Amino acid sequence: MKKKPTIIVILGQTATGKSNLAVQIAKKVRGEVISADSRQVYTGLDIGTGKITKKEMKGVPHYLLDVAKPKKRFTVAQFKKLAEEKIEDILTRGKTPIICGGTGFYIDAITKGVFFPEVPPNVKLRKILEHKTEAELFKMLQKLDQRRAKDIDKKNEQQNKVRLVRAIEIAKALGKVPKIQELKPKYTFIKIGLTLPTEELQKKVTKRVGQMFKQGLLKEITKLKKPVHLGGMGVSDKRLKEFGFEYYKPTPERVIIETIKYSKRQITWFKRDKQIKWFSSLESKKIQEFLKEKI
RNA sequence: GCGUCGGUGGUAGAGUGGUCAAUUACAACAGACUGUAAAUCUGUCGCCUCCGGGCUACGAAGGUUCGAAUCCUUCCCGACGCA
Repeated sequence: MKKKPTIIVILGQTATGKSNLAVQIAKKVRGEVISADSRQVYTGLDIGTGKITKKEMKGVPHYLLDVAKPKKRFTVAQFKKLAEEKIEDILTRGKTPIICGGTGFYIDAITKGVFFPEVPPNVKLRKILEHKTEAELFKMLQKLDQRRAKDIDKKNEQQNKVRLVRAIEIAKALGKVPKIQELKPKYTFIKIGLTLPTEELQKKVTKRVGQMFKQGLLKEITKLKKPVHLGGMGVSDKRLKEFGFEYYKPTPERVIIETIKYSKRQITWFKRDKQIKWFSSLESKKIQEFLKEKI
């Protein structure tokens, strides 16, 4: 049997220097970087998302940045598809794919067996379901698929309608919502997790947030909000809120606090992945050594 | 120095005789996540617990009362006003 191709994954808390490390490693192993960040996929979200700049890429190709317009919703499923295409493309050119990002859901989507049923949105059905209440939708789903219905968090009202509708949509098309299954991966993933002690993180975040404002975060937001015919991107306030705290009425103090909180949520997510080998981002030598014996 | 107002849990800030271990918010801690995921949501949050309850608590010390974070006295601290 042929050896499975190796893919390096760099994940972890925000502001720990993932992008830097990715570029460094890419240089060593002839790699190319695929970003796994749910916001950096959008054009126009640069400063607030800490998107890597051309200069910082140091000639290493980066993919899945700026692949969507902020007004349109980009989904995990799209991400997965694009990322997998890119992985194949990189591999056929004899290079090493390096997945780098902090969005756990996105990373799991390519790294684990999370697969998204090929059920396209059913516009007609959605039109009908749109007018139903949450309770009605819940009942419908219960009839169609007990198991999935049980898993839906009844208290998460804001999200539930969307989830219920999607689940019903899938169940109607396939009979049931397929269970998540750990697919045998086509690749070997080497997962490197970066963390920092809270104090260190706090320092780095504070510095970074300061830079963000200096670099013109507020201007970036203004431009996003400005109507298209005036040269902006026409993003609504509501949509802006979805892009996170940097984009909704940010103040330095608040952005710092929220960033720290977010980084903790990231840890909660990544914790369950036992394949991740964790490093403090201060010990880059150890990481290099670790990689050397793996590749 | 005199006068006024105030001192409540990690913070802000409710509560002004029993229903108060004390509303709420924030922070903290833990967790969820099947096409929005930096989003959204859940639980815990004085100490101990055999989860029945027990103990210590609202600046300090006394007092009134069957009962006090809440009333009284003195003291300490803070803000403001007058000197």
